[in-house]
Amino acid sequence: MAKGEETRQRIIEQAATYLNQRGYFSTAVSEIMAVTGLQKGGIYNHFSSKEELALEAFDYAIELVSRKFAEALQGKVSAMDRLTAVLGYFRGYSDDIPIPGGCPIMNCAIEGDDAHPALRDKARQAMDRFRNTFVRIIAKGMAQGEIRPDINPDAVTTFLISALEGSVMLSNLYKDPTHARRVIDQLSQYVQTLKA
Amino acid sequence: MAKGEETRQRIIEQAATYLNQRGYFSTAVSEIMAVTGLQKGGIYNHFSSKEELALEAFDYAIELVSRKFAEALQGKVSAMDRLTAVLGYFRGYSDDIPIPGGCPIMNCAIEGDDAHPALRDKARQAMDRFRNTFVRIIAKGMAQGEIRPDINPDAVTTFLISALEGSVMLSNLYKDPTHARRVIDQLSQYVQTLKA
DNA sequence: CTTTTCACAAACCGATCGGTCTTAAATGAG
DNA sequence: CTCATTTAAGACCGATCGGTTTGTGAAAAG
Repeated sequence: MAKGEETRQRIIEQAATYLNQRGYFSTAVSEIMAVTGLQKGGIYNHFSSKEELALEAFDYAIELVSRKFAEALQGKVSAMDRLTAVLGYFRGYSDDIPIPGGCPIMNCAIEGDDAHPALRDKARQAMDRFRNTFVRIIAKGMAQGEIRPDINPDAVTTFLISALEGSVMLSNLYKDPTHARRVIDQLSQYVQTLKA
Repeated sequence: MAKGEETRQRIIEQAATYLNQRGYFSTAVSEIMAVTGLQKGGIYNHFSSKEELALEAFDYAIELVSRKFAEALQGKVSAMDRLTAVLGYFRGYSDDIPIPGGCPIMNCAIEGDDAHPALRDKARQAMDRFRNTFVRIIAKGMAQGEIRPDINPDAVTTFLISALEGSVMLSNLYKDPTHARRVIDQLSQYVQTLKA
């Protein structure tokens, strides 16, 4: 019972890294065969379709990112500490990448948009969870008088995530983490203005 | 001589709209046939390969965006007026879209990254031009004492573009321009802080 | 050790891929 | 109106696509 499950998991992990760089839908099964070292039979023994594998690989990619994200937040209690930790996570992004190929959510949002509804829905759900983490931190900070009461947590979250996602895209496009660092520096100042 | 060139241009225009939504490389020739109403012979009479068509379609998409961008800047002289006009352009983005499917540069940056070097290079070049527009506005504003002398035009540009691109991605993902509007509101405030 | 189950390779399938080529119709110059 | 040129249809090509089936060696259960 163990062997099969192990192989299945290995396929997901190896495919996730590859698909996040080359496209979740636009990658051919033959490429996944090369990456995993398995033949078709070996892959289709564990997955009923390429789509199933792709979607599970996306879930795994999100899990990797979420895990590192949670690590960064660990032990940080106050809202300002938590927001600072989030920015710190992105600042270290270039050295300690959870998965190569940029943000899986953004990749799927772009690839899935208007073409692969299942992928777009998954991207939306993942983004919802990502957003909620931010909104909760900010709302809690407001409730405890730590953050200015005149701001809208949703609007601030949208702003932060937009800038962060955009900076990941630029860093990947230019293969240069400078862009990300600049954005994070600006956002650090911005976050300070949220203090009560 | 006219007829052929006309058809060729029509193919580019129709393909550009389609490819920007469905992917520049991952779209099949058969889909372009359906969109244009032409058979293979009709298409390959004007382009030597799918790649050539895709890259020209990207150029056309960029041209559409640039044109609207230039329109928004027309008549605006001072740096603050020009920056405000840029944000105004993005604010109206949801009503008056130059091309459906989001920002062509971002789409190509994501799709081309690690998979299609030619596409990634084109995305980089287009982004360079886009960035330069911003940098020039800011640098000129600094030279004329209109903008604070202690800022870095490159860093500010990176920040503005990151936030704007991220907001376009979010608006497309959620099919809801609210996200873009929120980001632009925040950026409007930010731009005010750049005043000398 | 025997038997049964499982994992995987490899051959195979029809469909579709990007691209070519032939041919007939539309076009435009003289 | 004629005739050379251009345009585009559509049959055709080998390669590759996602997926299935079959056979076999290895693992696990008794």
